[in-house]
Amino acid sequence: MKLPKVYKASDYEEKIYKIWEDSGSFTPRSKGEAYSLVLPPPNATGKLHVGHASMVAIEDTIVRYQRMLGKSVLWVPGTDHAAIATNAVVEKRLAAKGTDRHELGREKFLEEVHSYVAKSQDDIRRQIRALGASLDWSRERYTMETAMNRIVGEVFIKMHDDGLVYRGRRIVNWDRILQTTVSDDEVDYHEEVTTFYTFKYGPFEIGTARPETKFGDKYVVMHPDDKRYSQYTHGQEFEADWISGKIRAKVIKDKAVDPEFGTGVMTITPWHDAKDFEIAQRHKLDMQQIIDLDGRLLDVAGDMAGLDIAEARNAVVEKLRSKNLVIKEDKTYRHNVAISDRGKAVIEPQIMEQWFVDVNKPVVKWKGKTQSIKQIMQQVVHDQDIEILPKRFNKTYFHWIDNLRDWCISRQIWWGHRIPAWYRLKEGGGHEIKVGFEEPEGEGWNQDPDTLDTWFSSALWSWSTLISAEVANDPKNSLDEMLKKSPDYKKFHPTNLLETGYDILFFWVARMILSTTYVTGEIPFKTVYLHGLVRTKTGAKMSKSTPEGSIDPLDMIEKFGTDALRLALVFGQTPGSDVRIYEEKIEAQRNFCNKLWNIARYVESKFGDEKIEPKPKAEHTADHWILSRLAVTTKGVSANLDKHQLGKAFEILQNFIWGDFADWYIEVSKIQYNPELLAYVLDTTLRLVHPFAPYVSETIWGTLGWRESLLIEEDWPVVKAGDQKKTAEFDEIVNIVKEVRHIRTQLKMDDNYLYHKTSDFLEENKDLIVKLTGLRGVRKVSSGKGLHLNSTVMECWIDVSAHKAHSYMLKLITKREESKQLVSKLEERLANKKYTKQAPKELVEQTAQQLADQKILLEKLEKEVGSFEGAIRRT
RNA sequence: GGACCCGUAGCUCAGUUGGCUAGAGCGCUUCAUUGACGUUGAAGAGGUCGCAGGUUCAAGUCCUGCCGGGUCCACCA
Repeated sequence: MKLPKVYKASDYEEKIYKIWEDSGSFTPRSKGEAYSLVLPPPNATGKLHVGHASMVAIEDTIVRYQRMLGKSVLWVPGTDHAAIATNAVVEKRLAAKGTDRHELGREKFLEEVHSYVAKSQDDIRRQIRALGASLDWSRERYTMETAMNRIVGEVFIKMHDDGLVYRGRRIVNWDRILQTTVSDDEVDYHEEVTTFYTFKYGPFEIGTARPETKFGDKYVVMHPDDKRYSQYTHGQEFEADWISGKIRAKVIKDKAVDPEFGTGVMTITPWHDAKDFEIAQRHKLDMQQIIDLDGRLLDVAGDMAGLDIAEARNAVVEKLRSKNLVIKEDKTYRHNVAISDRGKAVIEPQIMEQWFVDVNKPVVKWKGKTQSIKQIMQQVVHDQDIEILPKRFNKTYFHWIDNLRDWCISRQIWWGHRIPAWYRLKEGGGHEIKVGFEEPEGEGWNQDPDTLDTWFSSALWSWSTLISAEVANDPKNSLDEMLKKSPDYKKFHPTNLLETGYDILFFWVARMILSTTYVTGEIPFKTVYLHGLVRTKTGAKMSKSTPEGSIDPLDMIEKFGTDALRLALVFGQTPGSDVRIYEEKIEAQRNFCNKLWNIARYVESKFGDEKIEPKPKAEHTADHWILSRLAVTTKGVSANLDKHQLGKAFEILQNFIWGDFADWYIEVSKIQYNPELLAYVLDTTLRLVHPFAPYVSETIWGTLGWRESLLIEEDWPVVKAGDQKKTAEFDEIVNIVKEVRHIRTQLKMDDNYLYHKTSDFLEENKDLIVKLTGLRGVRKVSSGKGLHLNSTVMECWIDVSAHKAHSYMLKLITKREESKQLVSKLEERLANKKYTKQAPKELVEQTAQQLADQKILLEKLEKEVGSFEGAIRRT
C-alpha cells in the first residue's frame, strides 16, 4: 500500500506548493475567459494572522474554482507599505537605540525603513504561501516600489491639474504623538465620563467640558430664535472677566447652537473644534491657535503657557474658581473623545494648510456626463455596475458618501509617497506652488516634505498592479499611455472580484472606486465580497492585547494542516457575517481530510496493481444512485460557488463525501464491486474538493497517479443530462436498511431473525441488506401480500419475545398517535373552504395526497398494533 | 441622535419569494465496531423559533411595539 494510514499534512504541503509554483499553474493560461482579482495587500512588515488566513481561504477557493472552469485566472499578490504603522515601528526602534528620525535625517531614516521592510517582507510572503494561495508571484507588487511611486505621483498631478487636489487651510485631525494629520476615518470615538462645567462669562452662563481651550474665546454664540437672549443682538459687544483678565467679547447668533443644551449659550474655539470652525467661517470671525502641535498651551495662556494640555484643565478651573466664575460642575457628563486609530493619542483638531481631494467639484466625465467624484461613487453602485455582497452594505456605503467631506491626503511622516509639489517664497510674502516630479526651473524651490496618505496609493491597487513596471518607470509615458501599453491591464481590468473585510469598506473599497473611476474611466471591480471578522469561540474579537482564544494560523497549520484550517474558516462562511474559529472546529476538519484520505486508501487497496480507468459506468442499482447523488452534489456545489456562498457549497460537498460516498457507496462496493465507477466517483470527488482542500486532494491525486496532469490544472466536473435518473430503487434500499438498523438498535436484538415481507426486488438485494445490516439472515415470509416500500416500519415483522414486543408496540403506538394527529390536522385543513379556494392548487392536491397516504399508514399501524396486542395476549 | 444586523436544541448556526410533521454539525446518552479511517457507524434525548399584538386559509418567515445582544456613522459646546 502506497498511502500511509494517516494523512500527515506537514509531510506533503511544502512539496506540493513547490510543484504547483514550478509548474506555472499560478500564472494565467493564454486561453480562456479572463478572471482576475487582487489580494488585498497585507502590511509588508506584518505577521500573518487569522484574518489573512480567512481572506486567503476564501479567495483561493474561488480562484481555484474559476481556474478549473477553464478561465485564464490572475490573482495578484502584493504588500502594502502601511505608512503610519511602519513609520511608527521604525521610530520606536530608533528610540530604543537612543536616536530619532530628525537626528538621522530624512534619507538615512528612509534607508532604515526600507531595509526593515525588506527583511520582514519575506516572512509575510512565506506565510501567505503556506496557506496554499495560488497567487501569481511573478506579478507580485509593492505599494512603495519605484513604479508605484511614479503612478501615484502622476495621479496626484492629474488630479491637481483637474482641480480635484487642492492646497487648503482647513481644520484637520492632528495626532500629537505621531506628529501628523489623520483622515476622518482614522479617528475613533470613545465614550468617557467627565466633568461638565458651567462658567460665568460676562452676563452669560456658558457650558464646557474643555476649560483648557477657552483662553482665547471672545465670541458667545446662541440660537437666533432663543427668546431668553432676545435682548442681545448679533454683533453686540460686551465686557467679561475671563481667565487672564478683562476681555471684550461679541454676541453671535447662529442656528448651529442647540437651545436645549446647557444654557443655550456657548463660547467658541474655532482653531480646535470643527463645528466652532464652521461657525467662525460663516461669520468671518477671528481664529486663534491655543494649543501647539505638541499639545502645549501657547502664549495666549499667559502664565500657563507651555503647560501640557492634559494638565491644564485643573489649573484653569482653579483660576476661574478663584475669580468666582464657576457656577456648576456636573461630574457625570458623558461625551465622546476622539482617539487616533493608529497612535491612540487624543485627537486635537488644528487649522493647518494641507492637501485635500475635492469630492464635490463636478469635473469628471462618466457615462457622458460631467460629475463630481462623489456622484460617480454613488452612481456606479446605484446602477449596479458594482455589486456589493451582502446587499445591505449598499446602504452603509451610500450613507458614508452622503457624509463624505474633502479628504485630507497629506501626512507629516516621512515614510510614504512624497508629494510631488514644490514651494518657493514669493517676493512680497506668501508661497508659490508648482506641482510636478521635477524641481521647477529657477532658484529657491523646496519639495513638500509631506507624504501621501497610504490609502491614496492603495486606492489605485486594482489597476496599478496591472501596469508593468518598465512602462511605469519610463518618464515619457503619461498615465493614459501607461494604461494603453500594459497588456495585463487590457486583459484583466476591471477585475471580477474584490474580496475584503467589511471593516475597510470605507478606507479602501470606496476609495478604490473613487480613484479608479476617475483615472481609468472604468470601475475597479464588478463584485465586492465583504467577509466578516474572525472571532474567537466566545465571539470576542481576536486581538494582540487579549490573546485569549486567539488562533495563530501558523500553529494551526503545523498541528492540523493548512486544509483543515482553511476548511474551518470556510465552513459557515457567508458574505458579511462574522465567523468563529477555534481548535475543535479545525480538528473536525482535519478529521474530514483524514476521511478523504482513507477513502482513497480504501480505493487504492481495492485496486492493488490493477490499472483502472475511471468511467461513469453504472451497473447496479447502487451505481445509478451514487451517480445521481454525485450529479446533484456537483450542481449544488457549482451553483453556490457561483453565488459566492462558499459555506453552503462546502456543506453540500461534505455531506456527499461523508454521508453518501463513504458511508454508503464504499460499503456497497464491498459486495458489489464496480472498479471503474468507484474510481470515477473518487476522481470527481477530488476535483470538487480541490478548491476547498487543495493540498490533500492534490496529494491523493498524485499518489493515485491515474492521470499525468496536476489536479490544480484539471477541469471542473460537468453534470450530464440523465445523470440524475434511476435513484428511486436505491433510495428504497437505503430506507429499508436504515429502518432495519433502527429497529434492531431499538430492540437490541442481536441474534433474532428478522422476517421480511419481501418482493423479488428485496430478494435480489438480499445479500446487500444482510451485509449492510450485519444481521445473520433475512427469511422470506411466504404469506407476503406484496410489498409496500413506502410505509417504513411495516416492512419488518419481527419475532420477538413478549417484552421486546411490548416496547416495539409502544413505539408503534407513538407512531400511530402521531399519525392520527397529522390526519386530523390535514383533514381540518382540507375542510377549510378558504384554504381550498385560496391556496395554490398544487398545494391543495399535495395535501389531499398526503392525507390519503397518511390514512393508509394509520390503518396499517392500527392493524399492526392490534396484531401485536393479540400476540402479547397469547404469550 | 441616525442607520444596520442578530435573538431558532446545551453550544455554533441553516431555514430561499409566507406553504408538507422546524433542520444540520458539535456536545450528551445508548448500542455496535480488531478487516479504508487519529476511530468510525447506527440510534436516542433535547425546541412555547426573545416577548406582545397584527395581517393571512396559512407566520420561524411579513407589519407594529417592546426586551436583550452587537456593529457602523454622526456628534453636543
